[in-house]
Amino acid sequence: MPKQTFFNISKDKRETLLNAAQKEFSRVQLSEALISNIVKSAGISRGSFYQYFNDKEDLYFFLLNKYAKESKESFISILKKLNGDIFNTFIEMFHLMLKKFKTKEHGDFLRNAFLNMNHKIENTFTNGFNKRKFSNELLELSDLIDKENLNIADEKEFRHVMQILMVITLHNTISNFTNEMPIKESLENYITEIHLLKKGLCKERRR
Amino acid sequence: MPKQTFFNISKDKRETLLNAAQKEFSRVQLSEALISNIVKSAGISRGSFYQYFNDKEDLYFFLLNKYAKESKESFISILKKLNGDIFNTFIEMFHLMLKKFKTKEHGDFLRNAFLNMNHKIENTFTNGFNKRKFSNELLELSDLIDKENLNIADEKEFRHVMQILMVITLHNTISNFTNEMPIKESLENYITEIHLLKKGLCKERRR
DNA sequence: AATTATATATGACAAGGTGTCATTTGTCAA
DNA sequence: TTGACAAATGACACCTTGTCATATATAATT
Repeated sequence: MPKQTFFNISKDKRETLLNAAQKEFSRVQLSEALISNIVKSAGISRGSFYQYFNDKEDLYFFLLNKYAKESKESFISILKKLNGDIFNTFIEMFHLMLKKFKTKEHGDFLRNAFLNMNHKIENTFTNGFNKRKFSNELLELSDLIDKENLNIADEKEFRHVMQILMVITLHNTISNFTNEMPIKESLENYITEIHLLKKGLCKERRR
Repeated sequence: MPKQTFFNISKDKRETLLNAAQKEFSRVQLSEALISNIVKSAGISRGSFYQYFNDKEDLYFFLLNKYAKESKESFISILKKLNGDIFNTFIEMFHLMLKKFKTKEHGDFLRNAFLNMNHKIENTFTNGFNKRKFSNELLELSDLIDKENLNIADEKEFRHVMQILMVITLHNTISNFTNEMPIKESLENYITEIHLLKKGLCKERRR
């Protein structure tokens, strides 16, 4: 987390700095980003940077968290709109993300994040989903989800279902970048996979 | 790919260098690894390094490819042993990998690779699986797999099934690290997910 | 208002990494 | 022996990082 100093400075200055960071992290991925570029672009001294943050990553994950938070809010709002239909919620969310990636303001930043998705970045987005126990976030979601049609025996299986959907969704998002597919094709592929997940990969219901 | 020069030097020298690289990439992940450490540890001059490789990544992916190749061979051999049962093959493979991660010689290297898995590293391992068309590798596998019990309508769905299994498997592997779970627990979680995938996430068979 | 205490800003600096290149050393064939 | 080519070297210029002593601004106190 940024240091207290960062939250003490004026909102203007803070936003200038965040914009500079966003610009740098849109240029290249985290590991290639240069503090010196951010500092230059924000018009602050090198020393100041270290008065606000511990390091590059400190700043990066602060920014990324804002994106993640927005995403989670979108997700919940879609889920409500679709009356708890988790599958279609994921599909609509997937579509929404692909469209967001095309925008000029966020596209490159997210692109770099997803192209270099690792467990830490993933966790920022899926925070709480893949933990062993129920997190608050998952708990909040859980109540909104219609479990009638879910083929689950207990709560543990429910968590795994959510995790599976999450992972497959993330992976399809990344594929959209790496294969440079048009949105339509990505969406088709994704829906195919969701369909497969729903109906099961195995022919026999009981074996 | 390494330059021709690298393949011209003596096998001894080559192996010394690869060992030095392995050591450094076991210490930290790719982006934090230092050429200067590799060079020092291998006892060659800085200039020589650049006579063999274009950069750090050139060397890294050469090494990683060797691991990936071994994995693929293991996979095929297990698949044959299990008469094309793809689900149990994945489970046995998963188990095998977890055990390999515990070994002293490969553990740290693989750990760093998986903890920082991105699409490029992933692609080294799953190479050919997630492409739009049938790759040679997938084609070779395809013949070995018993499709009788697979709930697939066509070849396209088959590719997606393979991709789903791959992605879920990778993710569970990474979880094993990040959550520092004992092998037994990881395996249980994984099997739960495979089971869910097989039977389908949705209750109704036809909707 | 003057003084003191505290918070913030600065940029020079040492340490250390990178990739290059002119030069040296080694090898092999004529 | 000589010449041609391949491989090895390490000094070098350039760059980034994180720190720290110092300077400046802001708030608090008398």
